[in-house]
Amino acid sequence: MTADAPHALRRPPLRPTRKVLPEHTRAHHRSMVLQHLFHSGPRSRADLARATGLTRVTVSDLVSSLLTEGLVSELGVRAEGRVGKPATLVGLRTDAFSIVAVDLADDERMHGAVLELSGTVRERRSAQVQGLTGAAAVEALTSLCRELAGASPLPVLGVGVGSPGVITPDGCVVQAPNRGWYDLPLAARLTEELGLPVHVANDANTAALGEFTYGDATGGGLMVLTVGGGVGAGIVLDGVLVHGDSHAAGELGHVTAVDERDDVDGAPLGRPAPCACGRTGCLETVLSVPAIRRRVEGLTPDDAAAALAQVGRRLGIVLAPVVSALNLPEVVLRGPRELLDGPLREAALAALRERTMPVISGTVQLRMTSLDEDGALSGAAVLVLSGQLGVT
Amino acid sequence: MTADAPHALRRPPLRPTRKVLPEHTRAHHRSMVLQHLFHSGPRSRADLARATGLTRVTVSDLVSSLLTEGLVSELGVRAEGRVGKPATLVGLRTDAFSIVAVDLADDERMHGAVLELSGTVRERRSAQVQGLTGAAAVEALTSLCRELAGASPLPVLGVGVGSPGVITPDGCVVQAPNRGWYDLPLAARLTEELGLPVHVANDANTAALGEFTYGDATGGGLMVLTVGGGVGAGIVLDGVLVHGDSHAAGELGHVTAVDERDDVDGAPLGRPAPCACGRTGCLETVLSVPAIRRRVEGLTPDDAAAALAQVGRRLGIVLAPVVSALNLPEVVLRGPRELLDGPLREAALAALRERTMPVISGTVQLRMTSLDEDGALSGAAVLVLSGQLGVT
DNA sequence: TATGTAAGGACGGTTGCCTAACAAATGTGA
DNA sequence: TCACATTTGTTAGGCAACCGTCCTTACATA
Repeated sequence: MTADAPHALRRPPLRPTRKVLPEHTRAHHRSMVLQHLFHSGPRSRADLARATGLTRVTVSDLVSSLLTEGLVSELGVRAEGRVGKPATLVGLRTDAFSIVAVDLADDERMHGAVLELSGTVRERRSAQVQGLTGAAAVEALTSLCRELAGASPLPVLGVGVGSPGVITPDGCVVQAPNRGWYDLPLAARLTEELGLPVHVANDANTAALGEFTYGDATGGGLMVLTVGGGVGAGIVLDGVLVHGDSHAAGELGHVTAVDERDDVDGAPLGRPAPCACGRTGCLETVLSVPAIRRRVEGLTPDDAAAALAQVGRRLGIVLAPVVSALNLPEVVLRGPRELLDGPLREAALAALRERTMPVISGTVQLRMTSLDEDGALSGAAVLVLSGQLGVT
Repeated sequence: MTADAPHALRRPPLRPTRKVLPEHTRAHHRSMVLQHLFHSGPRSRADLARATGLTRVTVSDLVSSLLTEGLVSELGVRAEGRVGKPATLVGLRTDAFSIVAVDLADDERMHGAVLELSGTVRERRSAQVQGLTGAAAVEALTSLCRELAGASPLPVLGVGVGSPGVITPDGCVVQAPNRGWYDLPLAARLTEELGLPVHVANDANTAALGEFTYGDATGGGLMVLTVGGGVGAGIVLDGVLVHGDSHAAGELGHVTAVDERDDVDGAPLGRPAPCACGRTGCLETVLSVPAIRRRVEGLTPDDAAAALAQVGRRLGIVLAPVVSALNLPEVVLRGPRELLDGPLREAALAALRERTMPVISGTVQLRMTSLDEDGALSGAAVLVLSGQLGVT
């Protein structure tokens, strides 16, 4: 045995598992406390100690830091009469900070808002962006953010942006064709410009985060499918976004869903339609809002329902392998309810159940989002919550 | 604003983000050092400090612990002449410990081995298991492990077991029908029985881990599809196994791949065949080894190739949504090369490429495993490596 | 009124990292 | 040839953050 490498491992050690310093430990524990306060509401220090596994001493210390930071406040003693010294409740001051969020999904206008930590919208602003690209688009985004930050009566915790395109976890836009952005370090640029922490992510991913945090998510994972001009998906597994090898995870819109070699039973979906991506039969060619509208236009209600069901069935067929491979507990649809939340969703769920094994099909959910159209905004807010407070 | 919860979050705080103690920090850093030594071969303390971001002081301290544990050894000074004091190399003692691994994928015999840390097999043993179920099967497994541990001339670092069935991350077998195991805490049971650390995981998952660690994996993620009596898949994303909501991730074998409503172009795969799971047209009904053998039996080479390509195409269709949704850089096939590594693989790759968008299809790989039939064993060894040393 | 229980704070101890400084071993250039 | 720069690995001192233990406070109950 020589002193050489013990075997031929060509792969370099990836995911360079950063070092952990005491202050990181501290920050982690701080996040645990905030997480509990966020999800479970006001608690006593002793409650938090039990929930986190830390000692009361440590939690007390942590809480006192948070008190001086103004992130939490004491809310008096607990009402319930129990034995022992009554607990003084500590609560997250959702009224003390706000979050600025911007949604760039729309090609015509960018929609922004000031939100409370609880996710409710306080102020709205939007700005024309039609036709703006490159630096001009960044400019418009910057001033919208500035305007929103100015409109907030409270200190702003940070800025969250959801944008179409391929975006790295650190907020660098690899490509966003509709804005003409390529390899643009948008988060860094905005952070510098605004003097505030800025987080940027793909809009489908922010939607998934928003649903996971503010929605009715039940399990540890979900996929959110956003149906609009196109189709995008965001996947959360074990509470963490899936980014993919080249940050392009969730690109389900251009999976082939209609194939003339497969689909011949009366050709219910017609010939595979050409897609903007240059191929034919992509999921987007049947599932996007314009595609669905075209399909049901002028049909009788019954025929329209049948047409929607055909689209849904295609969706279910595409979803089945994904749901099976990941053992995903639920898939959430976002988009126009009148199109999605009827025969389409039912047929998709039926196909999904029909085409997966019982252990999967017995529990899988396929439902509409529990958030309104601000889902993308609140998702962008979660970026800030998660980045600044460690809360998801 | 009252003292109530700030909003209606029904979801309890999941993934209870365990507390971090100083000793955990220490263990983490220890793993970082071992990881580097494992993947990059012998290094000096100063090299390790640069690679990990830790101080030379801290690394020295860690290395001295590892030296007294016997896990690493000093290998003399570095040969290359550079300025400054010559470095003393420190290397992982792959010759000082061994790992016991057992593969339960085969219904007739359980195959075990003693491996070096480098993954090479030193000793082999196997035991009859045909017909054994429940406690008797556990018994047989225990004595095989004992025999292997006895056959190792070196101290055994731990025991890794790959088994079919649904298995939790902590080694509890939720269900493994062919062994009649249900809710069996196998890892805990064996750990107690053998006095050694035991790790248990699904065999498809161990295969994925093995490929990721010892194989030619290039990216941060991969899926390994094991084709045998059935079809199983294991998925590694960002270096971590995907377990799924109910630990059933990777169950691709029973996704519908043949549907009489879809497939009518000359019915090349025939009618959807009934599957053991009670439904019809599952991937397993066309892709399992027996199914493929039956299909090509007695055909001319050309016809056989066409038949294999039809199966491959079905596989590609099932894979496309998964690869797209996760942005998976590669899919690896495990199983009989003479069946899989020809027209079948090529057709699957062609279908996969044809049915995904360019950013995906341009880079995705579909290849045979780079490990031999010991892939499952070395994967089980990785369980130990990862569990005991934090190395993957 | 006495007792038990729970909350929260104060004090000391341990772990594990960092910075700074230093000794040893080598190459480099005047 | 010799001083000096460079790199390695070690020693010493200090800081951050955790824990365990003990204490006071404040209530419920018998």
